[in-house]
Amino acid sequence: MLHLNRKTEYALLALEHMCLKEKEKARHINTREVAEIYHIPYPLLAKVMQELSRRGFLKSLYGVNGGYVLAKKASDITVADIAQIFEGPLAVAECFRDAKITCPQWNDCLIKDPFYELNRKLHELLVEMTIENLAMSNAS
Amino acid sequence: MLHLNRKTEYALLALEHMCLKEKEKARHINTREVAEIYHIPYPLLAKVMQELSRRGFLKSLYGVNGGYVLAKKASDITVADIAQIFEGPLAVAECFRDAKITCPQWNDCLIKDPFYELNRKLHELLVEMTIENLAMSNAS
DNA sequence: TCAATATAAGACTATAAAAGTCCTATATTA
DNA sequence: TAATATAGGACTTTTATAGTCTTATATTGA
Repeated sequence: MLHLNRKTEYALLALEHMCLKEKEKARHINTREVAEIYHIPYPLLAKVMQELSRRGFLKSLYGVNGGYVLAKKASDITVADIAQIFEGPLAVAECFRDAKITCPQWNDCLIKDPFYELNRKLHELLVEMTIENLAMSNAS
Repeated sequence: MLHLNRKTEYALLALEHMCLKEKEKARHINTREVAEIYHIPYPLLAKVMQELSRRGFLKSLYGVNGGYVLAKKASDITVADIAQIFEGPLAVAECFRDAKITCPQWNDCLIKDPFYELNRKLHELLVEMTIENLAMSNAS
């Protein structure tokens, strides 16, 4: 229950990888490299990288020795941001997904208030998790 | 992202309803009543109620004036329990779903430790949410 | 006793989301 | 100018969710 999807996981792995490698040597990281290290299907990861680029989290470079670099500071990229891209807004219950009320239970719903609270707390947790923070658990 | 499924929501609504009604008048609550009040498809809710009964959260009574009553104290039924029934174990990332390691990223995974932490915190939140606690926000 | 009512259980279908592929185009570099 | 890498769209496959249908069983009350 409550699992993030693979695109989000792949995106986080890629961003994390770039964050760590960026410190070693300033260079572009290409999709193939990330796909091979983490055993991610190349065409799928390519899509993910493109999306991250389109959304302004990565800067891309075409051609030989091309690839991507982080377009933002690692401390400014949160898990909440990335998950939002690949799976929409955080919504523990259906009713929190859209602004307008579509839930047929809404009026008589007995659980919406505590679940709204849960949603809020969970969001806080996801915002605290930045690419920089994640990197700390992998500092060698 | 991170949403509970409808069976879980329906189950929680039903349990919550029974918790509140039980206090008013000691009687069995039938599936039709719950389905109508909360606009839940009857055959689907029936399945959910049967599952809750099978798992020992409800006690059932056949026939005219039959229905269900809570088989446990409302304070002993948590959202974690119910969600677990209808959508399996809490697993923010795929790798926490099974005991044995099947994730192809496992060895090189840069994010598993912080996500394990997130999983743990989230589980705590769900365990704190009991049917009794949920009822408090609806006390009239 | 028997009709009405409510749960029990399994198989089944439909829909939607997730995961993954394929093809073509474009920019860059050595 | 060939090789390389990103860009983008359409497409297929797979899996999970949501919902339905049918038949059986237990209980009650007239």
